[in-house]
Amino acid sequence: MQKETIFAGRLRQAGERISSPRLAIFRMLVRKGPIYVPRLVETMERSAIDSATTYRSIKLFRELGIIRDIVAGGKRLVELSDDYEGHHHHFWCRRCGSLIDFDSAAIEKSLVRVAADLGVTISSHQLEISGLCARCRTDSQ
Amino acid sequence: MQKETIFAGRLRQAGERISSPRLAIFRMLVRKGPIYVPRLVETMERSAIDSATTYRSIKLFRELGIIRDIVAGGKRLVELSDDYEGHHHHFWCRRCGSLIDFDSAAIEKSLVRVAADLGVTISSHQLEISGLCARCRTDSQ
DNA sequence: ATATTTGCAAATCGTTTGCATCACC
DNA sequence: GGTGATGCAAACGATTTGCAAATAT
Repeated sequence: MQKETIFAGRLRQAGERISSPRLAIFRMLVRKGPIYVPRLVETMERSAIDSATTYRSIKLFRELGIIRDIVAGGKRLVELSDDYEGHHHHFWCRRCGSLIDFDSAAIEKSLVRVAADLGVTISSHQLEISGLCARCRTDSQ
Repeated sequence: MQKETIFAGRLRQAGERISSPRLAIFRMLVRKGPIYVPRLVETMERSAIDSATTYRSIKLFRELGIIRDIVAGGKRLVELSDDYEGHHHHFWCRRCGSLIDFDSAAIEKSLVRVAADLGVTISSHQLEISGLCARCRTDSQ
């Protein structure tokens, strides 16, 4: 399993242990995609993993760049980083709540220009678009 | 005062009252720019405005599109919407935490294309770039 | 073997809610 | 004057922390 190999390598590299709760939480992230942390916590509790453990793992994963935060409709969600899912952004449908991944070479290119203009170094970026998805757009009329 | 006029009009239009706590909270948002809600709550408490009132107002302002949420370094902040501040995005410096506003016509243009490709209608979008600002980039070497 | 991580319980922080009182229209 | 907003207090939900016991290396 490729993703778990990357995961294990990243933990080892940071001198962190690959415990079974950590692995279980990682696997859940792989299965669920973007998820609201309290819901993830709740899910892990059903597998007898304590909420404190889940919160501590999430914090660690974030620090190690294994996950990142995204925002959909004002709510903060976590998802696996680009290392696992490839670079992408999200469209969030205000009506049905669905998330659609996308990527745009044009936008990525524009960012390089923005960084130069501001005189900054970009280490990451995130973009969220919201509106109505194709289906909801049709349904609403 | 232009901004307060827009604010008052928006509340009136929605059939909401222009109370003195609401106005005080709005003024604080004008003064402080992007702010972490618990800090705003704390600040308003020093002006004898109850936390429940601040939370209720923030919720109302969000629903009416007076404010919007942004994310900087995993934290959710609120700021006045485009109606008050003009359209822009943020660069967040990982080292010093400063926020820099920017806008890019090229990115805005790319978004139109993305929407067409996905078949969606865009009602809003937000972009956060993070990395090192000009000063921190220099200081770190 | 031993240093880290976990689970539990309790503390803490952030946010919402019910209800009597007060203020805007 | 009447309806809706506020303040207070209490409840609730999300997150962190201390510490003894369990576990990965």
